[in-house]
Amino acid sequence: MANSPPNKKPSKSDATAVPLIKGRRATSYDVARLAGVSQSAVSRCFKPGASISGKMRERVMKAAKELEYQPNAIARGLITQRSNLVAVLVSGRLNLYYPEVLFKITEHLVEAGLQALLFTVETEEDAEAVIEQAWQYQVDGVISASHMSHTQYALLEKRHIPVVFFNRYFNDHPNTVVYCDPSEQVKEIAQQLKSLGHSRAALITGPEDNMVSRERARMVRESLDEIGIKNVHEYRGDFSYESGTAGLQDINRLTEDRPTAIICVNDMMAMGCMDEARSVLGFNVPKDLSIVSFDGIGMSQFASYELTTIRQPIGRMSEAAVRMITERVERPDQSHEKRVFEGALIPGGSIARASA
Amino acid sequence: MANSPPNKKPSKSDATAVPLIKGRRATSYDVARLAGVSQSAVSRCFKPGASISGKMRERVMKAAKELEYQPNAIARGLITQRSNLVAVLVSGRLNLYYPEVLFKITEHLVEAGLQALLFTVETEEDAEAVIEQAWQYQVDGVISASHMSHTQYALLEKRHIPVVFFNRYFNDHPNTVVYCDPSEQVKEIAQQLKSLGHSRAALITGPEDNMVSRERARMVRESLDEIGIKNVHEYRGDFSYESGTAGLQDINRLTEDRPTAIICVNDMMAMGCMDEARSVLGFNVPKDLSIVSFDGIGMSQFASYELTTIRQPIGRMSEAAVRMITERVERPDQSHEKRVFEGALIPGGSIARASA
DNA sequence: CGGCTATTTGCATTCGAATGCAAAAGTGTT
DNA sequence: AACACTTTTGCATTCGAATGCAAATAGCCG
Repeated sequence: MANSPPNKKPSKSDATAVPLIKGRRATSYDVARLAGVSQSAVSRCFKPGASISGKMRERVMKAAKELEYQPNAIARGLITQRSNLVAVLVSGRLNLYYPEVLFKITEHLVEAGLQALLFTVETEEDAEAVIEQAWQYQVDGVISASHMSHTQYALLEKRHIPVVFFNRYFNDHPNTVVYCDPSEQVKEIAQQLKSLGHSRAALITGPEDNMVSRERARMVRESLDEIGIKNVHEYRGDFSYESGTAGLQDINRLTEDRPTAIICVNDMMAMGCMDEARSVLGFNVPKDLSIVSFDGIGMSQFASYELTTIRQPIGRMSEAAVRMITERVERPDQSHEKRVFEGALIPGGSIARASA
Repeated sequence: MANSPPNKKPSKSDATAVPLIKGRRATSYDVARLAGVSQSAVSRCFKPGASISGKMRERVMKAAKELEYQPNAIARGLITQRSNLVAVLVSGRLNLYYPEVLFKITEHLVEAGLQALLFTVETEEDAEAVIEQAWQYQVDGVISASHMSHTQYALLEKRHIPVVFFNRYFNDHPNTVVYCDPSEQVKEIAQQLKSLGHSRAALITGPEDNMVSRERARMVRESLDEIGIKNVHEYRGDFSYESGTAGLQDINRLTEDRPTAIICVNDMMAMGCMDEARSVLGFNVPKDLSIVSFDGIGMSQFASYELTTIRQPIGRMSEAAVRMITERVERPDQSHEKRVFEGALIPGGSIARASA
């Protein structure tokens, strides 16, 4: 079947005609030899839009199929200066509380012909190391849903690696960002609390260095202040369930002006809070205590919780992040863009009229 | 500061002396030129254990630092035939219910000097495509925590790509596997149920094509049979919370011999089950209905649930998976190995004496 | 200091695909 | 059939680091 081999000078890989002997995979040269064409022809067959005749394509493809040839993405990356790899930086927290983010991002990257190179970032030093790793792997871009310092971002910029921030950004620096702005919903919730007769509230925040927490806390403070709720007690948590329970314990120690409503900057802490209130302190939520939070993760709507919360449109945000990174990879010099999604208030059932 | 350039014949990359002009990153040649040594010397400096003198190393490293040189992992991969990439295959389910698996695997891979190339696999065709992608990227190995057919596995074997299966394996084929065997704990739970007076039980399984579900269900059936509980009603769920609620509804429709205990093959369904029992049907769990399950995910121990469940040692399993893939990458021809971890019974509070 | 063995260093080639350029083949017109 | 013109093909080089081998240097001993 195979065309007789051309009488060229022996090309570099002519050690054997047997396909896939141990450890040896077919290269474009092997395919070329089998099809009786040049290596460039093979290369062009696998490059969409390249100049190639139908006859040739057919011949090459047949040989390629026979040898189970697939282009070597590593070699391609070397010559084209495009790895088609995107570094995805996540923290343990994000992954634990928002597993779907990572999943969605990966799916959309693949749709866009890119691969997700996953990195976990817990500390500042991690970020440092991760950026070096990503640089070594010639990633075409970075989607960062974890901590990153100014210095580190500056390093990436200097190296011309486009970065898309997921739910975090720098105010004093142009950058490409997708995030969720829940300010309207926060105001709405504040109004609801007011009309339900609440006049004292507490706030459970996340880590101080976390921007999402800081921003949400700021909005809550402002909105509560606007409706006349002052002296909001604050407890600093760490986004975890346990810190929610601890937060409630802390709030419960207040001897006077006990809050009738608690706002948690994420659902996980709200769940801890709610469980602690019900199981340990014997409160009835929402009758004795209203709880509201942020995120709208799946389990916040489980029957045990049914949190009143502000959801982030994670699916759309993930898609946007991928779209933005591909755009920046294609056109690195275009100006930065912020894509801001509104939150969505999920009514839930964790708030009620303030108790006397 | 820099040593004067050597009077060699111009090497390939001598276009400019300016480091990092737009889009241009320093290569080993640039470093070599700046340090006044050969490219091979630079290469050797970055290869641990290579033959290099201290003086030379110092000189090269200084130049490398000045140019912010980091070896190009893509180019290295091409010549060494080692990409240091490991494909990690996960399904949406796993990621949603076990986010820490992915996280831990990634962390351990990085410790081992490898990078995680993340792939999401939902369907059989996904797996097909993913395997081709992984092959194109020359991954050194695959950790599969998602579905994979015999054919697909055979393909990977033929291509000499080592595979480690996470919580799934083929009986009729040698393969490298890490999984959790909860059979002892299942027996223990069966005994407990018996001594608590339960004589009728129901089982909520996962999808039929899922091995974890099949195995767990099989163990449950056997153990229940052993203690004399027959005619176990079964409902086929899909691991989700919703299918847990649906499962309970189904079981509740039974008109006679209503079960007093329900075994769910994962925590998520057990939570759905429990919520449905309490919130919708008004049952008291565990007094009116005992519920046990598998996995031992973090939220199964939240105060609202406190499931009696069989935990998998995810941390150790993830570490083992990584260790095994690195071993197989180093020595592809060594024989296969199964690493089986015991489950751990978490007492919880979701079982009690059978109601009358 | 000569001679002899270790250790370093450099040279040249290699990995596999992409691509600019020139040569070759095909198409159409008169 | 000759010409111009387009399309297809092949040649040769390139990307950046690793490495076998030979040359150069260092270290050691008498």
